Amino acid sequence: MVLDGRDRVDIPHANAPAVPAADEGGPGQQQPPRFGHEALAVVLQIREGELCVLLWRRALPPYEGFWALPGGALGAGEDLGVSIRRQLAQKVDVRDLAHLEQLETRSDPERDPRRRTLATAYLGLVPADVDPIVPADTGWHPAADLPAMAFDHASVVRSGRRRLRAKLGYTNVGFALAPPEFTMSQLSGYYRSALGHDVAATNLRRVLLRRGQIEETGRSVPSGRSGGRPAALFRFRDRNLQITDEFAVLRPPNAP
Amino acid sequence: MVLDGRDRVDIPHANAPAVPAADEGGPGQQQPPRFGHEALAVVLQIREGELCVLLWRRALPPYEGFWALPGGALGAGEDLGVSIRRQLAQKVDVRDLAHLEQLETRSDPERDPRRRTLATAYLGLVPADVDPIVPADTGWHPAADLPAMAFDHASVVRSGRRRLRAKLGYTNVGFALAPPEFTMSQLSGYYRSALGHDVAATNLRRVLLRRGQIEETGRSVPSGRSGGRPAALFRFRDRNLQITDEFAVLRPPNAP
DNA sequence: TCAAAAGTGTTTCCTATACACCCATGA
DNA sequence: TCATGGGTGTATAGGAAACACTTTTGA
Repeated sequence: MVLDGRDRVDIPHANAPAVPAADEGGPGQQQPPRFGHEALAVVLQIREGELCVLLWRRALPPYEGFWALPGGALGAGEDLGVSIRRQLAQKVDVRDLAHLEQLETRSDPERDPRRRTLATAYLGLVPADVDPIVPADTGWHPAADLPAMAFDHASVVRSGRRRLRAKLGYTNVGFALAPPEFTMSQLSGYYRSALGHDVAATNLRRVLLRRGQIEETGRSVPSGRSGGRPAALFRFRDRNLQITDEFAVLRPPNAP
Repeated sequence: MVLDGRDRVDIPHANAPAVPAADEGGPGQQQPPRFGHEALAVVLQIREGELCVLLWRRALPPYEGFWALPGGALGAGEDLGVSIRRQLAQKVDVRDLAHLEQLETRSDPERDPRRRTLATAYLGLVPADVDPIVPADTGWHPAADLPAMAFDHASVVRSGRRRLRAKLGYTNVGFALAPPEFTMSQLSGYYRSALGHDVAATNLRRVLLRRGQIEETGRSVPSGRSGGRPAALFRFRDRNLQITDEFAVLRPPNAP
């Protein structure tokens, strides 16, 4: 069916937008508007069996006393990834971030009451075995039970949690939550904390082994005071993000 | 294990970044830098059995004669979603866009040789039954075989294709590729074009019915010249994005 | 020898693909 | 009645969850 164009916006030269574009260079033209831009990070870590997010407490208005995501203004010569790494180095040692990926960009004109600022959020993950030194105004909060948050940061944290939960299902992101070596019951604890529901260690082991995500180190951990069989130590085979379950459905037909 | 902070960046008041932040409001402070920002769209449609992307040909340098994604500068009072819809209204009637979602933000300082410009890309989908009127310098190109592209736009198109392919597997995005009513062989053709591999109509039908994505309209289409049984017409039950296969793996245990 | 924790074997379930076969229509 | 394409029935495969059972340790 081909529409006839009735009721259609039909501008003869459509590449000349109402607001002057950054596209048509030439003398005497109007410059496009410029905006403040900041990088934010949802830094997640599992601490004492709970998924936590790194926040700092604002000392000045607006949102004085509210909690905010770490981050800040994009610098002149840097891209967003470099910027958020630089800024996190001031709160979490960069080397502690096992994974970092872009989440989304927020652009509501009213999101910052002072001046128009766009924010690009990143998701960062810190393995459970490190405890980065953070400034006095900064701390870890349960991601499921956020304090009063500044700006639109509460919803950005929810985006980050959703992204992590989804990716645990079809990638090897687990490597960024777990220490370099771990027992299966530890790992199932991390999964439980991140997913918010029970994960049976026995099944998790088989799923991740089958997918080739983890392997045995050959070593094991002595059993605790209360006895029990010593647990084998595992590691992730690759500590970079890999999609391990690409064709969960709608996979291509078998070659004949 | 708790790290001791050796070799660690440890700045006393970490919330005062090297580049002045947009956060600490106060008199006499330095303003954070501002940047050009544009919204771009990867608008995809299946045309004659091929996944195509809407591009326009640049008439001026830089990249004169190269093909670019539609879009342009973010306006002062609008957010990115409003902006890209406004700009697309000049190329594709907004009502023809059955789905629009944010893809990613590109921020390489060198991505535009003229001036620093960030770009937030969107993925837009046009159902196969409409043929929007587009300006003379604008046209549809096979997404798998792109012409010479300006800026970083070729890689943005690849992002859009990847996103669409992935979402066809666990959401009902198909509604945005298909017309309001369709036969199963038509629909499997759209899936084949978007995924790049064969999709058996008979299985697609059962999968999408089980997931509750599609339903029979009750009507059917008369068979063509060459005979054959008339095909039943289906429709998507919901023309908004729904995740229909959330717990493909690692789903929560059954309630006891 | 018993409790505790880890690990294995096995069953069941569910989903999706493959494929043979049946159905409805036009010429 | 036959070719053509749509639709159904059914077999098969694979992954994952559930659960009983075995193994290995400390006390």
